[in-house]
Amino acid sequence: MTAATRRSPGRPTLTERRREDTRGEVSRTAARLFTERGYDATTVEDIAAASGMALRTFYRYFRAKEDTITRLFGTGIGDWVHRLADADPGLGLLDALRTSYAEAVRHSRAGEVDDAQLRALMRIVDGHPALRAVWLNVYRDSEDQLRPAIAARVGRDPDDLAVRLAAGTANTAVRIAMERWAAGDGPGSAEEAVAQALAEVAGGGLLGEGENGA
Amino acid sequence: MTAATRRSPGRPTLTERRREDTRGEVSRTAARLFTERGYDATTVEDIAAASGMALRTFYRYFRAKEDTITRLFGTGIGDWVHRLADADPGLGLLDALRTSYAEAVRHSRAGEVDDAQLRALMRIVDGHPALRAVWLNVYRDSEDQLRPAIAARVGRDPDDLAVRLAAGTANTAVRIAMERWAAGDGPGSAEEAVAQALAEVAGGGLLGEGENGA
DNA sequence: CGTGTTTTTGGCACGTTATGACAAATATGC
DNA sequence: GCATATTTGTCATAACGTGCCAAAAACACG
Repeated sequence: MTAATRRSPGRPTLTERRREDTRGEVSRTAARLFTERGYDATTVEDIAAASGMALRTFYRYFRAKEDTITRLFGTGIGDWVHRLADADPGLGLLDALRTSYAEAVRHSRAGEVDDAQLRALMRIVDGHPALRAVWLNVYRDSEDQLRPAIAARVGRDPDDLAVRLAAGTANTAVRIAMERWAAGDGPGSAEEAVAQALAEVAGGGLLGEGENGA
Repeated sequence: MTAATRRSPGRPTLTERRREDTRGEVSRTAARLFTERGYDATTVEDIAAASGMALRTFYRYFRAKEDTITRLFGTGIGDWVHRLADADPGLGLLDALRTSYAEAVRHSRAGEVDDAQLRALMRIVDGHPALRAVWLNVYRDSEDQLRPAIAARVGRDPDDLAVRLAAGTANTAVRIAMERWAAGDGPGSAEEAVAQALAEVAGGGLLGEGENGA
């Protein structure tokens, strides 16, 4: 496949798409095993066997055991950034973040994982350092992905402190909303929880109330 | 030591303090090895040997290899929370956060790690998932520690969404400032970088500018 | 002191994670 | 079909982290 590697530029190869599908399958399998037996009680061999592959092959798809759930936690975030770039330029930054997030979740996460599964998975995160790390890492990555989109929107450099802080704040709000939603028993959807948090941030929050000294 | 265990309540035992000292020593030793040889090239046995203890003993002080640097990253944060609770009640929340952080860093971090070492350590974090996880975890923990202090200050419940978001936002600002400081080559101190970030947040930031739709 | 007790430390074995190297199987080209 | 890449599996291996039990050290008490 030296000369035949020529393909339409920028588009994922067929093998690459199959690879992604496989990753998705293994991810869901791993998540199921984790929620059923617990994280530590599930060995990589278990995941590999349940996925119909050898242990060594598993490690060709995932760097580590905990990486299996990265895509589950991060589903929709990449889409969020993408939609943010295309959002109505007339919107304020926070409104753009809100609407694009709502769109992303509704369209992208649908089909990959449903709310119940995600909640079950998120609930086993606490106490498992490796899983917690994955969760935090997903949102830390999201922060970096948001920066260019925000920068383009406000006409600033992606490295500017203000841009970094805006990305960090919006992103943290989403994370906190998700954590709160996962921990609680409320019937509301994850999307609603995020919308509420972003609205609170839009209102200035507690930090914006103390402009006056006393 | 059944009857002799009686000690002044709430104060750390002598053995507990010695234990903490040992942890500090091992932490600094590990950090030195990590920055010298790299993280992967440093085995736990290396750290144990350099610390004058057996491998098995190391694991009685630290859960995992990467935990050695937790205290280095988190130094001062516990103090931040403590000082926040004692800060002038007349101050606005963000001003209280700023002043208490400045105090904490100046008093608490002095002696444990200097800025140069911290910067060197932080620079090897990227690319090492385990170290990155520690870094993020430290700040995630900080978020939870901040909540009660903030809640007490504003007369709210620590579980309130607004309190969570305030803690998350302030905390994220500190983290971003530290990351930015570590990545750059500027001569400024970490403390200055954090002060700048918190000031930006106090001003509302980019997220506060778009109240109007168009 | 010396002795008995408790805690800390060390050695050992073990299962698991993760990776390099090479062979077998499979897919893809002509 | 056949030749060639690519993927997958097997094996070996190093490091991580923990349970278990014995040696050593710290400690209380007479």
